[in-house]
Amino acid sequence: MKNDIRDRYESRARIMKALGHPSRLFIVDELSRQDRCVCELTEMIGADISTVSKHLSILREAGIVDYEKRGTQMHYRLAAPCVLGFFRCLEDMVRTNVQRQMHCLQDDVDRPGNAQCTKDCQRY
Amino acid sequence: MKNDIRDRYESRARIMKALGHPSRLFIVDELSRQDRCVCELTEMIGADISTVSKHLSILREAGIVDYEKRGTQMHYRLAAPCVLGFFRCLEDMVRTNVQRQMHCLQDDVDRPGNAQCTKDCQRY
DNA sequence: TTCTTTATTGGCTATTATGCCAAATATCAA
DNA sequence: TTGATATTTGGCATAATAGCCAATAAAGAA
Repeated sequence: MKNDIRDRYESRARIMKALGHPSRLFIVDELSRQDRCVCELTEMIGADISTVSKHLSILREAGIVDYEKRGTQMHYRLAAPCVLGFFRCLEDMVRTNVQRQMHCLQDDVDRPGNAQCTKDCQRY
Repeated sequence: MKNDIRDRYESRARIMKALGHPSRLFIVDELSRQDRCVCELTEMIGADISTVSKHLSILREAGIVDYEKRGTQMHYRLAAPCVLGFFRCLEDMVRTNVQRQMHCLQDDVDRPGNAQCTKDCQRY
């Protein structure tokens, strides 16, 4: 792959990677409802505040969230609402994946000798 | 975060994580144009075929791509075309991020003493 | 069968990510 | 100024990823 094309995909991948963590997806979802300070998000997530702060800095650097200082608090808000459009697709895929797993397990019961199926099922 | 909610975001994050790599984003983009075998994708990406094969298995397990055996070749196709909807948003964000970086650098020239700006600029 | 091509898997190392604690910073109140 | 609260950063241990080579498997051709 040529360097300039590689760079294009690299920039995009950085953003996807920033969204590739359950806590960070939760934060995006929550900020789509209302702005939140770090302490509120920390309370909801149940991790150390330093951990949540680092998640937020990753989202910030990716340009997904933005912040504003209010007194001693940092209020975070969603800076790229277009990422909310990902969620519908994600939910559909999760549903499809679960069905695939169940089908696979069922198939394994029906045809226990099916090597490919057993192999596929091991992945889930 | 409660366990069931955590699990919901975990499932979604797995899919986002699968998309969080330049070669894998390239593969999705390429498969949106036409089905491809591993050897073709390997040629385009320019990595070891085992590396590309592993990328494909990650996309497969996430339910993003699907495959079909044809002779000695494996033909991969896009199984979840809805992910293509992510690209427009990604491109917009990349553009915005670049502008932010440039603005930051310019601001640093205009006001060299601005600590916050210098700090922000260091991130890019 | 044997050889060739295509693809996957195992194993290894290097790099990166995660999450906690402790330390540093900033703002506001007493 | 001192203290309390909110947040970020540094440091560290552990876990997960990435990518190469070598070995294996599967299909078709000779």
